[in-house]
Amino acid sequence: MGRSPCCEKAHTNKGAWTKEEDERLVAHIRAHGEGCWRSLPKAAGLLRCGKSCRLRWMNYLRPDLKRGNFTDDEDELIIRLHSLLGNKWSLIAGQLPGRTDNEIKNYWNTHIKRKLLASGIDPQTHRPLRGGTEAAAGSAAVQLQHMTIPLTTAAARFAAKPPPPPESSNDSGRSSSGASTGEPRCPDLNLDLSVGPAAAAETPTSQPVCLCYRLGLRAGEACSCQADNPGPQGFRYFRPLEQGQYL
DNA sequence: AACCGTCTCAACCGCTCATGT
DNA sequence: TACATGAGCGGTTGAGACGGT
Repeated sequence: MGRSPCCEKAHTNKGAWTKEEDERLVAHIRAHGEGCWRSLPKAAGLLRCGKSCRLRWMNYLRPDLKRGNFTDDEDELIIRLHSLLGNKWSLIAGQLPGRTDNEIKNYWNTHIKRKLLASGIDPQTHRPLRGGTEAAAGSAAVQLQHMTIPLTTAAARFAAKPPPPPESSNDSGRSSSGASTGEPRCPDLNLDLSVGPAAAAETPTSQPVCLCYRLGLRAGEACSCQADNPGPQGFRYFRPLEQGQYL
C-alpha cells in the first residue's frame, strides 16, 4: 500500500504560477507565517499542492532572496562546498545567504559543471579528468591547490566518506551525490585540516559541534544555528567520528 | 521572417527523513 | 515499536528565451 498523495491532484493547478497566486501566497504567509504547508493552500484559497506552495515561496517569493548573477566568490564557495559535500544542495545553499538549493543546483548544472570540465576537472570527483591534456591537468592542479579550506578532521572525514557498499544502496534516485567511483571523494585535495582559530580554541574535537561552525561560519553569518543556545535545541550537532567510523 | 537547436530555470516527482501518536 | 503524516531533498522535466542560420 503506497502512501497517500500529498494533495488532491485532480483539483490542483500545475505549472507556472500566476501573479494572483503569488500575491495570495505572499499575503497568507505574511499574515500567518511559514509552516503547515499541507493546509496552507486551502487556507490561502489556492488551488495548489502544499508542496508546490512551499517550493514557490522558498525558491522565488521569499523576501530575503538574492536575485541576479552569482559572484566569483559565490562560484568559488560553491565549488569548495561541493568538493566537500557532494550534491547536498541544501547544505551548500545554507552557506550562501539569499541563494536557494534549487538555484545553486541549476547554476551548478548549467555553469560550474561546464567550467570545471573545460578546466579538465571532473565535476563529481573534483579530480583531474583522465585523458585530459597536460595543460588542462595543469590548470586543474592549480585550481585544486587553490581550493584550500579550513576544515576539521570531522568535516574532512565527512568529505572523504567512502560510498556505501552497492548492496546497501537500493535507492535509485539518490545515489549520485558525488563520488560514485568507489574512491573517497577528492582524496588528494589539498585540504588544510588544521582547526581554525575559533574552533581550535572553543571546540575540542571530542565535543559535538555544528557543522556550519566547523566550516568556519559564525552564527548569524549564513549559519542559522544559535551560537548562544548550544545543545539539541540550538546547534544541529555534527559529532566528530572515531577513527575508521563513517557516517 | 521563419525555423531550428541550445540553454536556462521554475516547477514537478518520487523518495527519505523527522516527528507525533 | 510501529505506523501515519508532514516537511524537505535531489533528480528530472519542459516551457520559454535566446542565438544562429
